[in-house]
Amino acid sequence: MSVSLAVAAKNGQAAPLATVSQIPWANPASAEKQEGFELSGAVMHFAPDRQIYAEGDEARSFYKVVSGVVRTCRFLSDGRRQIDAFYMAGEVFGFEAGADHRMSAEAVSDCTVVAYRRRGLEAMIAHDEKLGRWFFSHAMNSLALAREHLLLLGRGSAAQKISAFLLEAGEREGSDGVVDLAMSRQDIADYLGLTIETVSRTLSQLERDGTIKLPTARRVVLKDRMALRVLNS
Amino acid sequence: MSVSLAVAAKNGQAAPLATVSQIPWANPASAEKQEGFELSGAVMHFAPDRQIYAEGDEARSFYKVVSGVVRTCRFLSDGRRQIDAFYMAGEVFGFEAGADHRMSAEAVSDCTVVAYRRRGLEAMIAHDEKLGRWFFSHAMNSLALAREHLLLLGRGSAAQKISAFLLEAGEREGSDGVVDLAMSRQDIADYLGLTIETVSRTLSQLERDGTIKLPTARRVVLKDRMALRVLNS
DNA sequence: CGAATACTTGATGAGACTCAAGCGCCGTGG
DNA sequence: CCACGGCGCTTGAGTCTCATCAAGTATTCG
Repeated sequence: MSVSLAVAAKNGQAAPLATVSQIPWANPASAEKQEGFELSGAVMHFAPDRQIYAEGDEARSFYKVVSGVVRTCRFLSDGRRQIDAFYMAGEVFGFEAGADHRMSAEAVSDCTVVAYRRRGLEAMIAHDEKLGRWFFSHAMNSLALAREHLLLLGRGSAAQKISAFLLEAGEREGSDGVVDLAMSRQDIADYLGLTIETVSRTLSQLERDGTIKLPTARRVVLKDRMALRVLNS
Repeated sequence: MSVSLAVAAKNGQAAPLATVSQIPWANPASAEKQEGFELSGAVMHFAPDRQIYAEGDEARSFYKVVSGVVRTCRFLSDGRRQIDAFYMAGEVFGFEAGADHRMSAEAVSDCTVVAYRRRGLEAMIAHDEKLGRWFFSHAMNSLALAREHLLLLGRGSAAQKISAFLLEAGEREGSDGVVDLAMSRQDIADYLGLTIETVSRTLSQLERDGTIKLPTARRVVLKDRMALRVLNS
């Protein structure tokens, strides 16, 4: 089952976007028809490190990534930052339970997003079963991801965190083991609860072990996925 | 708005249970009528440390705590454990996105829960707007909690983690600052990503500082909430 | 080409983990 | 009633991992 969110571009033309895949919530075997529904949204562009919305902002819209990578994060009083998640093309972020955004969202790379007005959405969901189900699936999926991240942060050494991160990135990217990281070392560190130095050192160590290769700083080749998996569990 | 889940006890009598409070998903100001709906469930009892379901079990049911405290957790290959969340009376757990439970659930204290069959729920949700909305709110609420926990685990010293934990426990319990912990030091440690020794030492240190008092091991008196808050952020 | 930025590497230290012992509470049984 | 274990918690000593501080190197961009 997939749901496509269409875009009403500024010029008034409707441009179809990539569909958003989802995990079925229940009864996964049910063969739902692949009917789409449409919401109108505004295309927006952001340069790297530009803020899309801030923690505490009224959550008027939610967003879908068209291209590039987005991070959601929170800043602590001591200036440190915890990154909650990275979002790639096709993924939805900024959908909140309450009235306000609980995190900030920022562009990791140059990126394009579509902003969908939240206003009136509740009514639409109430009347469109498919739409409601999609948002429910989205919430449950996000929850599962957050819990995986939780596990990673709570337990595990720097090496375990890094290897889990690389494997996850490897899943999202090609299956050939070449991973091009959109995010900086600082981003990785803030995602994993480490420092840039530890991230850098751990990557270097993995390369020395022959587990990965680092042709450039932002490109990682996973030479031995099994070794990475063994580290974790 | 509140939703009450009724219980069809083994003897066939329908016994009303405490209502489940929720955060409104959107349009919080809307004055919904407080109409309840009912689901039938089976009452179950568990002694401390007894497993309610295991990671990987088929998710036939979800559960609501009637009395006592429940933990959901995952075990790592090295024997360590990460506790995802604690659930108190009235709270719902074990509701999964996929076919299987992704975590184990265990009784922290002696506790009573109601198990609701998940079978057929999807259809019910599709036809009952209020029910669907409630489950959606539940998912969004859980997501928000998981993200808060994430933040805590990723950043922060042992003292920050412990103080955040105590404040959270204080919110859930009475407002008089007396907190009776249902969980062991090991539970706290596994929830915060620490060891029992560090938990114990940190609590002792907080007592020496005059921030808390420990009449018994399981009873904490919050003497200076402000000091606890200052630690965090 | 030079400067800024991002990343790597090294030295040192603090905080948390590990191992180990001791304490206190509580239920059991003499 | 008190001695005895068992268990959970506390405390101590030593170690280790990761954070911090500080250069040094590579890469990008004007």
